[in-house]
Amino acid sequence: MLDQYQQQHPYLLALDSIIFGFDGEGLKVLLVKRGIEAETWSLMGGWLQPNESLEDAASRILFDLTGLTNVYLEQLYAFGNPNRDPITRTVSVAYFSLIKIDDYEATLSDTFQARWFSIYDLPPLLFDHGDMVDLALKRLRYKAAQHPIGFELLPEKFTIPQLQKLYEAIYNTEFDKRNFSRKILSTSLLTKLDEKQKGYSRRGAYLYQVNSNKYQLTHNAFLNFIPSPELSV
Amino acid sequence: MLDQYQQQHPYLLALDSIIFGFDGEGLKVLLVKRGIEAETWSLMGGWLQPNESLEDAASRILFDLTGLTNVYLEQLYAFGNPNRDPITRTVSVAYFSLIKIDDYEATLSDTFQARWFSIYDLPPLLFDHGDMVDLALKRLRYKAAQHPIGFELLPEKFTIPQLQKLYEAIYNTEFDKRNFSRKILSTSLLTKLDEKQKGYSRRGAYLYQVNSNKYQLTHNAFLNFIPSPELSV
DNA sequence: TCAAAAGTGTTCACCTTACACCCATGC
DNA sequence: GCATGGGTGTAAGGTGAACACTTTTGA
Repeated sequence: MLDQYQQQHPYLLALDSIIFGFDGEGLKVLLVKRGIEAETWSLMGGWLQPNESLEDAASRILFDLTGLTNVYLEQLYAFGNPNRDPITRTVSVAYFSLIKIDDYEATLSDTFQARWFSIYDLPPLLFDHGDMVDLALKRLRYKAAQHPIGFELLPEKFTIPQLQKLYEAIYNTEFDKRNFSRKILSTSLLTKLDEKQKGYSRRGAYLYQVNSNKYQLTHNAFLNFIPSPELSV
Repeated sequence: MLDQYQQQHPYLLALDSIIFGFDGEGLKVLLVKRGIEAETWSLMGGWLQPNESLEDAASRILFDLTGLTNVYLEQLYAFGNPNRDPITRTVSVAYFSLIKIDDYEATLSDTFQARWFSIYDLPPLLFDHGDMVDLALKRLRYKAAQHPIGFELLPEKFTIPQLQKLYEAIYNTEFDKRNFSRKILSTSLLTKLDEKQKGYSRRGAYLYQVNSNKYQLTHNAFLNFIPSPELSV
Protein backbone atom coordinates (compact mmCIF):
# COMPACT_ATOMS: atom_id res chain seq x y z
CA MET A 1 0.00 0.00 0.00
CA LEU A 2 2.84 2.35 0.72
CA ASP A 3 3.87 1.68 -2.86
CA GLN A 4 0.76 3.49 -3.97
CA TYR A 5 2.18 6.61 -2.43
CA GLN A 6 5.72 6.12 -3.64
CA GLN A 7 4.74 5.60 -7.23
CA GLN A 8 3.03 8.96 -7.41
CA HIS A 9 4.36 12.15 -8.92
CA PRO A 10 4.68 15.06 -6.58
CA TYR A 11 3.88 18.60 -7.73
CA LEU A 12 4.88 22.07 -6.72
CA LEU A 13 2.19 23.79 -4.76
CA ALA A 14 1.81 27.53 -4.89
CA LEU A 15 -0.59 29.99 -3.33
CA ASP A 16 -1.78 33.18 -4.96
CA SER A 17 -3.85 35.87 -3.31
CA ILE A 18 -6.32 38.30 -4.73
CA ILE A 19 -6.17 41.20 -2.29
CA PHE A 20 -9.12 43.55 -2.49
CA GLY A 21 -9.12 47.07 -1.10
CA PHE A 22 -11.47 50.04 -1.24
CA ASP A 23 -10.14 53.58 -1.30
CA GLY A 24 -13.43 55.39 -0.97
CA GLU A 25 -13.97 55.53 -4.69
CA GLY A 26 -13.31 52.25 -6.40
CA LEU A 27 -12.66 48.61 -5.77
CA LYS A 28 -8.95 47.87 -6.04
CA VAL A 29 -6.69 44.85 -6.35
CA LEU A 30 -3.11 44.77 -5.12
CA LEU A 31 -0.66 43.53 -7.75
CA VAL A 32 3.10 43.01 -7.68
CA LYS A 33 5.91 42.60 -10.15
CA ARG A 34 7.83 39.47 -9.43
CA GLY A 35 9.21 36.30 -10.77
CA ILE A 36 10.72 35.35 -14.04
CA GLU A 37 9.34 38.19 -16.03
CA ALA A 38 9.47 41.17 -13.72
CA GLU A 39 7.79 43.03 -16.54
CA THR A 40 4.48 41.38 -15.87
CA TRP A 41 2.13 42.27 -13.08
CA SER A 42 0.94 39.33 -11.04
CA LEU A 43 -0.90 38.38 -7.91
CA MET A 44 1.10 38.10 -4.73
CA GLY A 45 2.05 34.48 -4.30
CA GLY A 46 4.42 32.01 -2.73
CA TRP A 47 5.12 28.38 -2.08
CA LEU A 48 3.59 26.00 0.39
CA GLN A 49 6.09 25.08 3.11
CA PRO A 50 6.27 21.58 4.56
CA ASN A 51 4.73 22.30 7.95
CA GLU A 52 2.04 24.76 6.90
CA SER A 53 -1.60 24.33 6.12
CA LEU A 54 -2.81 26.01 2.95
CA GLU A 55 -4.47 28.73 4.93
CA ASP A 56 -1.37 29.30 7.06
CA ALA A 57 0.66 29.71 3.91
CA ALA A 58 -1.82 32.15 2.41
CA SER A 59 -1.79 34.17 5.65
CA ARG A 60 1.97 34.24 5.74
CA ILE A 61 2.20 35.45 2.17
CA LEU A 62 -0.42 38.09 2.83
CA PHE A 63 1.48 39.26 5.89
CA ASP A 64 4.72 39.49 3.96
CA LEU A 65 3.16 41.79 1.43
CA THR A 66 0.83 43.88 3.55
CA GLY A 67 2.04 43.63 7.15
CA LEU A 68 -1.51 42.63 8.07
CA THR A 69 -2.76 39.73 10.16
CA ASN A 70 -6.27 38.72 11.12
CA VAL A 71 -7.81 39.83 7.91
CA TYR A 72 -10.60 38.26 5.93
CA LEU A 73 -9.12 35.42 3.92
CA GLU A 74 -11.08 32.80 2.05
CA GLN A 75 -10.05 30.00 -0.23
CA LEU A 76 -11.19 30.69 -3.75
CA TYR A 77 -10.27 27.81 -6.00
CA ALA A 78 -7.48 25.41 -6.89
CA PHE A 79 -6.03 26.01 -10.35
CA GLY A 80 -4.24 23.05 -11.83
CA ASN A 81 -4.18 23.08 -15.60
CA PRO A 82 -1.07 21.25 -16.72
CA ASN A 83 0.34 24.22 -18.61
CA ARG A 84 -0.73 27.08 -16.43
CA ASP A 85 2.86 27.72 -15.37
CA PRO A 86 5.21 27.24 -18.34
CA ILE A 87 8.29 26.67 -16.17
CA THR A 88 7.16 23.70 -14.11
CA ARG A 89 3.90 22.03 -13.48
CA THR A 90 2.47 23.84 -10.48
CA VAL A 91 -0.89 23.66 -8.81
CA SER A 92 -1.94 26.94 -7.30
CA VAL A 93 -4.54 27.38 -4.61
CA ALA A 94 -5.93 30.89 -4.88
CA TYR A 95 -7.19 32.79 -1.86
CA PHE A 96 -8.94 36.09 -1.76
CA SER A 97 -8.63 38.63 0.95
CA LEU A 98 -10.47 41.78 1.98
CA ILE A 99 -8.37 44.38 3.72
CA LYS A 100 -8.86 47.82 5.17
CA ILE A 101 -6.77 49.74 2.72
CA ASP A 102 -5.72 52.35 5.26
CA ASP A 103 -4.09 49.72 7.42
CA TYR A 104 -1.93 48.55 4.58
CA GLU A 105 1.69 49.55 5.07
CA ALA A 106 2.59 51.19 1.82
CA THR A 107 6.28 51.03 2.70
CA LEU A 108 6.12 47.37 1.83
CA SER A 109 5.21 48.33 -1.68
CA ASP A 110 8.80 49.20 -2.41
CA THR A 111 10.09 45.80 -1.41
CA PHE A 112 7.59 44.06 -3.59
CA GLN A 113 6.92 46.64 -6.27
CA ALA A 114 3.27 46.59 -5.37
CA ARG A 115 0.51 48.80 -6.70
CA TRP A 116 -3.24 49.07 -6.38
CA PHE A 117 -5.22 48.72 -9.60
CA SER A 118 -8.86 49.37 -10.26
CA ILE A 119 -10.64 46.05 -10.63
CA TYR A 120 -12.23 47.39 -13.77
CA ASP A 121 -8.95 48.41 -15.36
CA LEU A 122 -6.29 45.78 -14.89
CA PRO A 123 -3.04 45.33 -16.78
CA PRO A 124 -2.25 41.96 -18.41
CA LEU A 125 -1.45 39.45 -15.72
CA LEU A 126 0.95 36.54 -15.35
CA PHE A 127 -0.15 32.98 -16.17
CA ASP A 128 -3.83 32.44 -15.30
CA HIS A 129 -3.92 35.22 -12.73
CA GLY A 130 -6.48 37.06 -14.80
CA ASP A 131 -8.86 34.13 -14.43
CA MET A 132 -8.22 34.13 -10.73
CA VAL A 133 -9.17 37.78 -10.42
CA ASP A 134 -12.30 37.29 -12.51
CA LEU A 135 -13.39 34.41 -10.33
CA ALA A 136 -12.56 36.31 -7.16
CA LEU A 137 -14.74 39.21 -8.23
CA LYS A 138 -17.63 36.87 -8.96
CA ARG A 139 -17.21 35.24 -5.59
CA LEU A 140 -16.99 38.57 -3.81
CA ARG A 141 -20.22 39.69 -5.47
CA TYR A 142 -21.95 36.45 -4.70
CA LYS A 143 -20.79 36.44 -1.14
CA ALA A 144 -21.29 40.11 -0.31
CA ALA A 145 -24.91 39.80 -1.38
CA GLN A 146 -25.48 37.11 1.20
CA HIS A 147 -23.08 37.90 4.01
CA PRO A 148 -22.06 41.14 5.60
CA ILE A 149 -18.44 40.93 4.54
CA GLY A 150 -18.26 44.35 2.93
CA PHE A 151 -17.31 45.90 6.25
CA GLU A 152 -13.95 44.16 5.99
CA LEU A 153 -13.03 46.66 3.30
CA LEU A 154 -13.89 49.74 5.35
CA PRO A 155 -12.21 51.39 8.33
CA GLU A 156 -13.55 50.58 11.80
CA LYS A 157 -15.75 53.66 11.66
CA PHE A 158 -17.54 54.52 8.46
CA THR A 159 -20.60 56.32 7.16
CA ILE A 160 -23.61 54.97 5.35
CA PRO A 161 -22.71 56.88 2.18
CA GLN A 162 -19.24 55.30 2.32
CA LEU A 163 -20.79 51.87 2.65
CA GLN A 164 -23.08 52.58 -0.26
CA LYS A 165 -20.16 53.70 -2.41
CA LEU A 166 -18.42 50.45 -1.56
CA TYR A 167 -21.36 48.32 -2.64
CA GLU A 168 -21.74 50.37 -5.76
CA ALA A 169 -18.08 49.74 -6.53
CA ILE A 170 -18.41 46.01 -5.92
CA TYR A 171 -21.45 45.66 -8.15
CA ASN A 172 -20.48 48.41 -10.57
CA THR A 173 -23.92 49.95 -10.32
CA GLU A 174 -25.87 52.51 -8.32
CA PHE A 175 -28.41 52.14 -5.56
CA ASP A 176 -31.17 54.37 -4.27
CA LYS A 177 -29.81 55.87 -1.07
CA ARG A 178 -33.14 55.78 0.77
CA ASN A 179 -33.64 52.09 0.11
CA PHE A 180 -30.01 51.36 0.77
CA SER A 181 -29.82 52.93 4.19
CA ARG A 182 -33.16 51.49 5.26
CA LYS A 183 -32.05 48.03 4.26
CA ILE A 184 -28.66 48.26 5.92
CA LEU A 185 -30.02 49.70 9.15
CA SER A 186 -32.80 47.14 9.32
CA THR A 187 -30.20 44.42 9.79
CA SER A 188 -29.26 46.13 13.08
CA LEU A 189 -25.70 45.07 12.41
CA LEU A 190 -24.51 48.63 12.75
CA THR A 191 -24.21 50.87 15.79
CA LYS A 192 -24.62 54.56 15.19
CA LEU A 193 -21.93 56.62 16.90
CA ASP A 194 -22.21 60.16 18.25
CA GLU A 195 -19.39 61.22 15.95
CA LYS A 196 -19.67 62.69 12.52
CA GLN A 197 -17.26 62.38 9.66
CA LYS A 198 -16.03 65.83 8.75
CA GLY A 199 -14.15 67.12 5.80
CA TYR A 200 -15.76 65.12 3.06
CA SER A 201 -19.07 66.94 2.98
CA ARG A 202 -20.15 70.25 4.54
CA ARG A 203 -22.86 68.73 6.62
CA GLY A 204 -20.86 65.69 7.72
CA ALA A 205 -22.25 62.17 8.01
CA TYR A 206 -22.77 60.05 11.08
CA LEU A 207 -20.20 57.35 11.70
CA TYR A 208 -21.22 53.78 12.36
CA GLN A 209 -19.39 50.69 13.43
CA VAL A 210 -20.13 47.03 13.16
CA ASN A 211 -22.00 45.53 16.05
CA SER A 212 -19.68 42.59 16.40
CA ASN A 213 -22.05 40.33 18.39
CA LYS A 214 -24.47 40.17 15.58
CA TYR A 215 -21.87 40.24 12.89
CA GLN A 216 -20.57 36.81 13.79
CA LEU A 217 -23.98 35.28 14.15
CA THR A 218 -25.65 36.36 10.96
CA HIS A 219 -26.13 33.54 8.58
CA ASN A 220 -29.24 34.70 6.85
CA ALA A 221 -29.30 36.30 3.49
CA PHE A 222 -28.13 39.80 4.03
CA LEU A 223 -28.98 42.02 1.12
CA ASN A 224 -31.61 40.77 -1.21
CA PHE A 225 -31.69 43.77 -3.43
CA ILE A 226 -28.31 43.22 -5.00
CA PRO A 227 -28.74 42.84 -8.76
CA SER A 228 -28.42 39.14 -9.39
CA PRO A 229 -24.68 38.71 -9.79
CA GLU A 230 -23.60 36.17 -12.32
CA LEU A 231 -23.79 33.16 -10.10
CA SER A 232 -21.26 30.50 -10.68
CA VAL A 233 -18.67 28.28 -9.07
CA MET B 1 14.80 32.57 -10.92
CA LEU B 2 14.58 28.96 -11.86
CA ASP B 3 16.25 28.31 -8.55
CA GLN B 4 13.11 29.51 -6.88
CA TYR B 5 11.35 26.57 -8.40
CA GLN B 6 14.05 24.04 -7.75
CA GLN B 7 14.37 24.87 -4.09
CA GLN B 8 10.73 24.11 -3.44
CA HIS B 9 9.27 20.98 -1.92
CA PRO B 10 6.84 19.10 -4.05
CA TYR B 11 3.79 17.43 -2.58
CA LEU B 12 1.54 14.56 -3.48
CA LEU B 13 -1.73 15.73 -4.92
CA ALA B 14 -4.87 13.69 -4.48
CA LEU B 15 -8.47 14.12 -5.54
CA ASP B 16 -11.46 12.94 -3.54
CA SER B 17 -15.05 12.98 -4.70
CA ILE B 18 -18.25 13.30 -2.79
CA ILE B 19 -20.77 11.55 -5.01
CA PHE B 20 -24.38 12.35 -4.25
CA GLY B 21 -27.31 10.28 -5.36
CA PHE B 22 -31.05 10.23 -4.69
CA ASP B 23 -32.98 6.98 -4.60
CA GLY B 24 -36.46 8.43 -4.32
CA GLU B 25 -36.38 8.48 -0.58
CA GLY B 26 -33.17 9.90 0.81
CA LEU B 27 -30.02 11.73 -0.17
CA LYS B 28 -27.14 9.29 -0.47
CA VAL B 29 -23.36 9.39 -0.70
CA LEU B 30 -21.29 6.75 -2.41
CA LEU B 31 -18.44 5.43 -0.25
CA VAL B 32 -15.75 2.83 -0.88
CA LYS B 33 -13.37 0.74 1.13
CA ARG B 34 -9.86 1.24 -0.07
CA GLY B 35 -6.36 2.06 0.85
CA ILE B 36 -4.23 1.19 3.81
CA GLU B 37 -7.00 0.31 6.17
CA ALA B 38 -9.57 -1.42 4.06
CA GLU B 39 -11.67 -1.47 7.19
CA THR B 40 -12.49 2.19 6.89
CA TRP B 41 -15.01 3.68 4.52
CA SER B 42 -13.74 6.57 2.49
CA LEU B 43 -14.55 8.80 -0.41
CA MET B 44 -13.56 7.66 -3.85
CA GLY B 45 -10.22 9.20 -4.64
CA GLY B 46 -7.07 9.00 -6.68
CA TRP B 47 -3.90 10.77 -7.67
CA LEU B 48 -3.33 13.60 -10.06
CA GLN B 49 -1.49 12.42 -13.16
CA PRO B 50 1.16 14.55 -14.85
CA ASN B 51 -0.82 15.52 -17.92
CA GLU B 52 -4.23 16.01 -16.38
CA SER B 53 -6.01 19.08 -15.10
CA LEU B 54 -7.60 18.77 -11.68
CA GLU B 55 -11.01 18.49 -13.23
CA ASP B 56 -9.87 15.87 -15.73
CA ALA B 57 -8.51 13.83 -12.88
CA ALA B 58 -11.70 14.13 -10.87
CA SER B 59 -13.73 13.07 -13.95
CA ARG B 60 -11.49 10.11 -14.56
CA ILE B 61 -11.80 8.91 -10.99
CA LEU B 62 -15.55 9.36 -11.10
CA PHE B 63 -15.74 7.36 -14.30
CA ASP B 64 -13.66 4.54 -12.84
CA LEU B 65 -16.06 4.17 -9.97
CA THR B 66 -19.41 4.82 -11.59
CA GLY B 67 -18.97 4.29 -15.33
CA LEU B 68 -20.49 7.75 -15.81
CA THR B 69 -19.30 10.67 -17.86
CA ASN B 70 -20.80 14.09 -18.42
CA VAL B 71 -22.14 14.39 -14.93
CA TYR B 72 -22.34 17.41 -12.69
CA LEU B 73 -18.94 17.89 -11.11
CA GLU B 74 -17.82 20.91 -9.15
CA GLN B 75 -14.68 21.67 -7.27
CA LEU B 76 -15.43 21.90 -3.57
CA TYR B 77 -12.30 22.83 -1.66
CA ALA B 78 -8.60 22.08 -1.34
CA PHE B 79 -7.70 20.36 1.90
CA GLY B 80 -4.09 20.70 2.92
CA ASN B 81 -3.54 20.39 6.64
CA PRO B 82 -0.05 19.02 7.17
CA ASN B 83 -1.24 15.95 9.05
CA ARG B 84 -4.43 15.14 7.26
CA ASP B 85 -2.88 12.04 5.74
CA PRO B 86 -0.66 10.31 8.31
CA ILE B 87 1.37 8.41 5.71
CA THR B 88 2.71 11.26 3.60
CA ARG B 89 1.93 14.90 3.31
CA THR B 90 -0.80 15.08 0.69
CA VAL B 91 -2.93 17.93 -0.51
CA SER B 92 -6.35 16.81 -1.62
CA VAL B 93 -8.66 18.73 -3.88
CA ALA B 94 -12.21 17.61 -3.19
CA TYR B 95 -14.89 17.61 -5.86
CA PHE B 96 -18.56 16.92 -5.49
CA SER B 97 -20.73 15.29 -8.03
CA LEU B 98 -24.45 14.82 -8.58
CA ILE B 99 -25.43 11.69 -10.42
CA LYS B 100 -28.62 10.04 -11.55
CA ILE B 101 -28.50 7.03 -9.31
CA ASP B 102 -30.27 4.77 -11.78
CA ASP B 103 -27.52 5.30 -14.32
CA TYR B 104 -24.88 4.14 -11.90
CA GLU B 105 -23.53 0.73 -12.83
CA ALA B 106 -23.80 -1.22 -9.66
CA THR B 107 -21.56 -3.94 -11.04
CA LEU B 108 -18.68 -1.59 -10.42
CA SER B 109 -19.49 -1.73 -6.74
CA ASP B 110 -17.85 -5.11 -6.48
CA THR B 111 -14.56 -3.92 -7.88
CA PHE B 112 -14.41 -1.04 -5.49
CA GLN B 113 -16.42 -2.32 -2.56
CA ALA B 114 -18.75 0.63 -2.94
CA ARG B 115 -21.99 1.30 -1.10
CA TRP B 116 -24.55 4.09 -0.87
CA PHE B 117 -25.02 5.60 2.57
CA SER B 118 -27.66 7.98 3.79
CA ILE B 119 -26.10 11.41 4.17
CA TYR B 120 -27.67 11.57 7.61
CA ASP B 121 -26.23 8.28 8.78
CA LEU B 122 -22.62 7.90 7.75
CA PRO B 123 -20.00 5.52 9.12
CA PRO B 124 -16.68 6.88 10.41
CA LEU B 125 -14.62 8.04 7.46
CA LEU B 126 -10.94 8.02 6.56
CA PHE B 127 -8.72 11.04 7.29
CA ASP B 128 -10.66 14.28 6.92
CA HIS B 129 -13.25 12.81 4.57
CA GLY B 130 -15.97 13.51 7.11
CA ASP B 131 -15.17 17.22 6.88
CA MET B 132 -15.31 16.97 3.13
CA VAL B 133 -18.77 15.46 3.21
CA ASP B 134 -20.01 18.06 5.67
CA LEU B 135 -18.75 20.84 3.49
CA ALA B 136 -20.17 19.24 0.36
CA LEU B 137 -23.61 19.05 1.94
CA LYS B 138 -23.45 22.71 2.91
CA ARG B 139 -22.41 23.61 -0.59
CA LEU B 140 -25.12 21.50 -2.15
CA ARG B 141 -27.73 23.19 0.02
CA TYR B 142 -26.37 26.60 -0.70
CA LYS B 143 -26.17 25.96 -4.38
CA ALA B 144 -29.44 24.13 -4.89
CA ALA B 145 -31.26 27.07 -3.33
CA GLN B 146 -29.88 29.37 -5.98
CA HIS B 147 -29.43 27.20 -9.04
CA PRO B 148 -31.56 24.50 -10.55
CA ILE B 149 -29.03 21.73 -10.02
CA GLY B 150 -31.37 19.36 -8.22
CA PHE B 151 -32.45 17.90 -11.53
CA GLU B 152 -29.02 16.34 -11.88
CA LEU B 153 -30.02 13.87 -9.19
CA LEU B 154 -33.25 12.77 -10.88
CA PRO B 155 -33.96 10.65 -13.95
CA GLU B 156 -34.63 12.45 -17.22
CA LYS B 157 -38.35 12.24 -16.57
CA PHE B 158 -39.65 12.87 -13.09
CA THR B 159 -42.75 14.02 -11.27
CA ILE B 160 -43.28 17.08 -9.11
CA PRO B 161 -43.77 14.96 -6.00
CA GLN B 162 -40.43 13.26 -6.74
CA LEU B 163 -38.74 16.61 -7.07
CA GLN B 164 -40.27 17.74 -3.82
CA LYS B 165 -39.04 14.63 -2.05
CA LEU B 166 -35.57 15.35 -3.36
CA TYR B 167 -35.56 18.89 -2.02
CA GLU B 168 -36.94 17.68 1.26
CA ALA B 169 -34.10 15.18 1.46
CA ILE B 170 -31.48 17.80 0.65
CA TYR B 171 -32.76 20.22 3.28
CA ASN B 172 -33.95 17.58 5.71
CA THR B 173 -37.27 19.31 6.08
CA GLU B 174 -40.76 19.39 4.56
CA PHE B 175 -42.40 21.79 2.18
CA ASP B 176 -45.99 22.65 1.47
CA LYS B 177 -46.80 20.90 -1.79
CA ARG B 178 -49.02 23.69 -3.10
CA ASN B 179 -46.35 26.32 -2.63
CA PHE B 180 -43.68 23.97 -3.89
CA SER B 181 -45.31 23.10 -7.17
CA ARG B 182 -46.37 26.68 -7.82
CA LYS B 183 -42.85 27.90 -7.25
CA ILE B 184 -41.22 25.23 -9.39
CA LEU B 185 -43.63 25.62 -12.26
CA SER B 186 -43.35 29.41 -12.20
CA THR B 187 -39.70 29.10 -13.24
CA SER B 188 -40.92 27.54 -16.50
CA LEU B 189 -37.85 25.38 -16.44
CA LEU B 190 -39.96 22.26 -16.72
CA THR B 191 -41.94 20.86 -19.60
CA LYS B 192 -45.00 18.82 -18.71
CA LEU B 193 -45.21 15.56 -20.63
CA ASP B 194 -48.31 13.67 -21.65
CA GLU B 195 -47.10 10.65 -19.73
CA LYS B 196 -47.92 9.71 -16.23
CA GLN B 197 -45.78 7.83 -13.79
CA LYS B 198 -47.59 4.66 -12.84
CA GLY B 199 -47.03 2.20 -10.07
CA TYR B 200 -46.02 4.50 -7.30
CA SER B 201 -49.45 5.91 -6.59
CA ARG B 202 -52.89 4.80 -7.72
CA ARG B 203 -53.66 7.99 -9.45
CA GLY B 204 -50.27 8.44 -11.07
CA ALA B 205 -48.45 11.73 -11.45
CA TYR B 206 -47.55 13.67 -14.54
CA LEU B 207 -43.98 13.39 -15.72
CA TYR B 208 -41.90 16.47 -16.46
CA GLN B 209 -38.54 17.05 -17.97
CA VAL B 210 -36.11 19.90 -17.85
CA ASN B 211 -36.49 22.48 -20.54
CA SER B 212 -32.83 22.53 -21.43
CA ASN B 213 -32.77 25.92 -23.19
CA LYS B 214 -33.72 27.72 -20.08
CA TYR B 215 -31.80 25.42 -17.81
CA GLN B 216 -28.46 26.57 -19.12
CA LEU B 217 -29.35 30.20 -19.12
CA THR B 218 -30.76 30.65 -15.69
CA HIS B 219 -28.51 32.58 -13.43
CA ASN B 220 -31.07 34.19 -11.21
CA ALA B 221 -31.89 33.05 -7.77
CA PHE B 222 -33.99 30.01 -8.22
CA LEU B 223 -35.81 29.07 -5.09
CA ASN B 224 -36.07 31.73 -2.48
CA PHE B 225 -38.17 29.82 -0.06
CA ILE B 226 -35.51 27.35 0.97
CA PRO B 227 -34.95 27.61 4.71
CA SER B 228 -31.80 29.66 5.06
CA PRO B 229 -29.11 27.03 4.86
CA GLU B 230 -26.09 27.58 7.01
CA LEU B 231 -24.19 29.75 4.66
CA SER B 232 -20.48 29.39 4.65
CA VAL B 233 -17.47 28.86 2.48
C1' DT C 1 -65.94 1.79 -1.16
C1' DC C 2 -61.95 3.19 0.65
C1' DA C 3 -57.23 4.35 1.13
C1' DA C 4 -53.41 6.90 -0.72
C1' DA C 5 -51.36 10.15 -3.24
C1' DA C 6 -52.15 14.02 -6.89
C1' DG C 7 -53.68 18.26 -7.93
C1' DT C 8 -55.33 22.93 -7.31
C1' DG C 9 -56.63 28.87 -5.21
C1' DT C 10 -57.06 32.42 -2.00
C1' DT C 11 -55.88 35.50 1.57
C1' DC C 12 -52.72 38.16 4.40
C1' DA C 13 -48.46 40.03 5.81
C1' DC C 14 -44.27 41.56 4.55
C1' DC C 15 -40.74 43.17 1.55
C1' DT C 16 -39.03 45.54 -2.48
C1' DT C 17 -39.19 49.37 -5.32
C1' DA C 18 -39.87 53.84 -6.98
C1' DC C 19 -39.87 58.35 -6.01
C1' DA C 20 -38.95 64.06 -3.84
C1' DC C 21 -38.10 67.18 -0.51
C1' DC C 22 -35.84 69.46 3.47
C1' DC C 23 -31.47 69.87 6.34
C1' DA C 24 -26.85 71.26 7.79
C1' DT C 25 -22.73 73.40 6.82
C1' DG C 26 -18.47 75.63 4.67
C1' DC C 27 -17.35 78.70 1.49
C1' DG D 1 -26.99 82.77 0.20
C1' DC D 2 -25.88 78.98 -2.24
C1' DA D 3 -23.92 74.71 -3.49
C1' DT D 4 -23.02 70.11 -1.87
C1' DG D 5 -23.90 66.08 0.04
C1' DG D 6 -26.84 63.97 4.23
C1' DG D 7 -30.94 62.40 5.78
C1' DT D 8 -35.75 60.84 5.79
C1' DG D 9 -41.32 58.62 4.44
C1' DT D 10 -44.97 56.74 1.69
C1' DA D 11 -47.66 54.25 -1.61
C1' DA D 12 -48.10 50.31 -4.91
C1' DG D 13 -47.02 45.98 -6.53
C1' DG D 14 -45.10 41.58 -5.86
C1' DT D 15 -43.62 37.58 -3.21
C1' DG D 16 -43.70 34.11 0.49
C1' DA D 17 -46.41 31.54 3.80
C1' DA D 18 -50.32 29.48 5.59
C1' DC D 19 -54.09 26.82 4.83
C1' DA D 20 -58.32 22.39 2.92
C1' DC D 21 -60.81 20.19 -0.19
C1' DT D 22 -61.65 17.44 -4.46
C1' DT D 23 -59.95 13.96 -7.81
C1' DT D 24 -58.29 9.61 -9.42
C1' DT D 25 -57.76 4.83 -9.31
C1' DG D 26 -56.06 0.18 -7.71
C1' DA D 27 -57.06 -2.98 -4.41
